[in-house]
Amino acid sequence: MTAKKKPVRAAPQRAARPKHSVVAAALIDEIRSGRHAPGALLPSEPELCRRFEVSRHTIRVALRSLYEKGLILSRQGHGSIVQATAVEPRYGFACSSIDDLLQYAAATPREVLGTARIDVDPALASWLGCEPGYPWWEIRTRRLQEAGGAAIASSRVYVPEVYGAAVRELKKSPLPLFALMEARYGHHIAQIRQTFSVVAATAGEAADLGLEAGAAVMCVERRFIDERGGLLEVSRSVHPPGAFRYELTVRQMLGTERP
Amino acid sequence: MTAKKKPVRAAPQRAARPKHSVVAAALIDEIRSGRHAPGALLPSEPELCRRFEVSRHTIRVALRSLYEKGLILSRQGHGSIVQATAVEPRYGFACSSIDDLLQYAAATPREVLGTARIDVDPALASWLGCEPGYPWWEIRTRRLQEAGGAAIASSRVYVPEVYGAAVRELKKSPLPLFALMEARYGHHIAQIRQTFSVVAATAGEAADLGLEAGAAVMCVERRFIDERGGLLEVSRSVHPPGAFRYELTVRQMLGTERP
DNA sequence: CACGGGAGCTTGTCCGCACAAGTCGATGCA
DNA sequence: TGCATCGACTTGTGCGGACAAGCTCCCGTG
Repeated sequence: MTAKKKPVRAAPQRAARPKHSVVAAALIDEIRSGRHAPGALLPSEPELCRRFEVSRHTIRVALRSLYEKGLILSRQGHGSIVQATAVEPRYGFACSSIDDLLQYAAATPREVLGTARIDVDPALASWLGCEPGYPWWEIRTRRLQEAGGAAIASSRVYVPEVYGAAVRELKKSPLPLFALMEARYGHHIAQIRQTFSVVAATAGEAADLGLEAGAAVMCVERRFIDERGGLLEVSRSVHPPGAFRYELTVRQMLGTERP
Repeated sequence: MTAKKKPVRAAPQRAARPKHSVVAAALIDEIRSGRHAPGALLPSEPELCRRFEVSRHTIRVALRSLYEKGLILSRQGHGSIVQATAVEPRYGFACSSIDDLLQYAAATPREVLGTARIDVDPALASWLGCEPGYPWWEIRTRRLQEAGGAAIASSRVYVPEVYGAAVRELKKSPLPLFALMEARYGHHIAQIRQTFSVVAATAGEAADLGLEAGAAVMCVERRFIDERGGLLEVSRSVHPPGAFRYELTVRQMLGTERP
C-alpha cells in the first residue's frame, strides 16, 4: 500500500461550496442591498466572468438560479433585468389535476334534480359577477353518500346559455360539468376561485338535504374562469355538518434548481 | 463589397428549433408513450449523447427542461428517474407570507383565556399525531370582532412543552404563536396542513362564542410542520356561522424555463 | 429629416474536455 | 456469513472555445 490513498482532505471544515452557488449568493446579496435596483440591468455575463474570475458557464448557472428565484429576467441581446429585490420564502401548493383541487367525490353518485334556462336578474348577476339580462342555465344537483343513501351535497350550478350542449350531456355522463365544457368547447380552465363558509341553508337546499330550513351548512362557492378572464361556471354547493372536509397542505416552495 | 454578405439561409422554412428542444420533445414523447416507465431510469447522459449525436451539454439542457416539467428527477451517481408519464397542466397557488395563507385577521383583537401544561393522553395524541405521554402546552384563545364585540373565533392551540418561552410571550405580543416560535427558536415552518369542516361545537367552545352547546360551527384545524417533519403546533379554531370565510384562488401554473 | 444598415454589444446555443462526488454491486478477506 | 473496499458507472461542477440570434445606437445616404 502506498501512502497516497485517501486524499486526506486537509481542510474538511471548508464548505466546498460550488462556485456557481457562491456567485449566486453574492449577486443575491448585491441585489438585496440595493446595489442593483429593480428594473436596472445586471452587469453582462462577460463582465461578471472577469469580476468573479470564473467561466461564463459558471456565471450562467448562477444567473439561472437567480432567475428561478424570480430575481432577474434575461432577454437575449439586451441583458438581465432585476425584477425583485429579495427572495421571499414562498408558500404554496400545486396539484396536477382539477379533481385533486376540488377533492371531488367522484365515487359518490350525482343526481340531476333539474335544469332551467333563466334570465339573470340584477341580484343574481351581482352574485355571479356578470352583467344582468343575459340568459344562463341553472342546474340543481344533489350528491348522495351511496345510491339511496343520505344526501351529502346540494348544488346550484350556473353557466352561460351557450354551453347548453354540455348541460344536456350532464344527465348522461358522470363527469363534472367543467370537464364536459372543456371537452366540448375547448375552453380550458385557467383559474378557480373557491370560498368556504358556514351559512344557513335556504329552504330549497334544506329540502334537498333533509334538514330543517335555516340549518347551518358548509357552503362552497366556486368560480371557474378561462384564460381570457371569462366566467365559465359559478357553483354554490352546501353540505350538512360532518359531510364535507376540505384539506389543504401548503409547503414552502423552494426554487426548482437543477444545475 | 464581396458577395459573401448575408449567409443567404438556403432553407428558411426550417424551423431552426434548438437541438436541446428537439431532444427534450423526443424524450417527452418516449416517456408519454410508455417506453420509459415511471420509476425506471432514463438512459444515461453519455448514452443519450450517442443516440441523439449531440454533446452532453445539450442533453443536460434537455433533461433540465424535463425536470422543470416534473417528468424526471436526477440523482448524482444514480441516474434520472422518470416521475410522471405526461406533462399535465398544473394548478396551484402561491403566496409569499404565512399570514396571507392563513388569512389572519390581524386587526381583530386576541384574548388569551388560559394556558395549561398538559400530559398528552392517547386520545389527544392520536388527534395531534404525536406520541402520548409527553408534556405539551394547551392555549385557549378567543378573537373578537372588535374590542368588547362579538366573538368570532375560539381556538385551542397545542405546542410541545419546549416552546414554553414563546407561549409565555403570547400574552404580551399581538403576533401569532408560530411567529413567536419562529423568532425565538429559529425553527421555520416548512409545511402547513389545514382542514376545513363543519362540526358541532364542544361545550367549552360554545361558551367562548356565546352559542348553545352543539351548535354547528366552522372548524379549522391546522398543523404546522418544520423542515425535518417535526410537529411545531397544532390548532383547532371554531367560528360561528357567518364569521369566517376562507378564499382560495388557484391558477394554472406555467413552467419556468430559462434555457 | 427619415431611414437603412452595419458595428458592437448582449444573451442563447453548442461543442469539446476534465475531474469531483455520489451510488451500487462485485470482490475478497475475516 | 458479515463486512470493508474497490471499481465501474452515474450525475455534478467547471473550464475553454466558437458562432448564432437579438437588441441599440449611430452614422451615412437619400
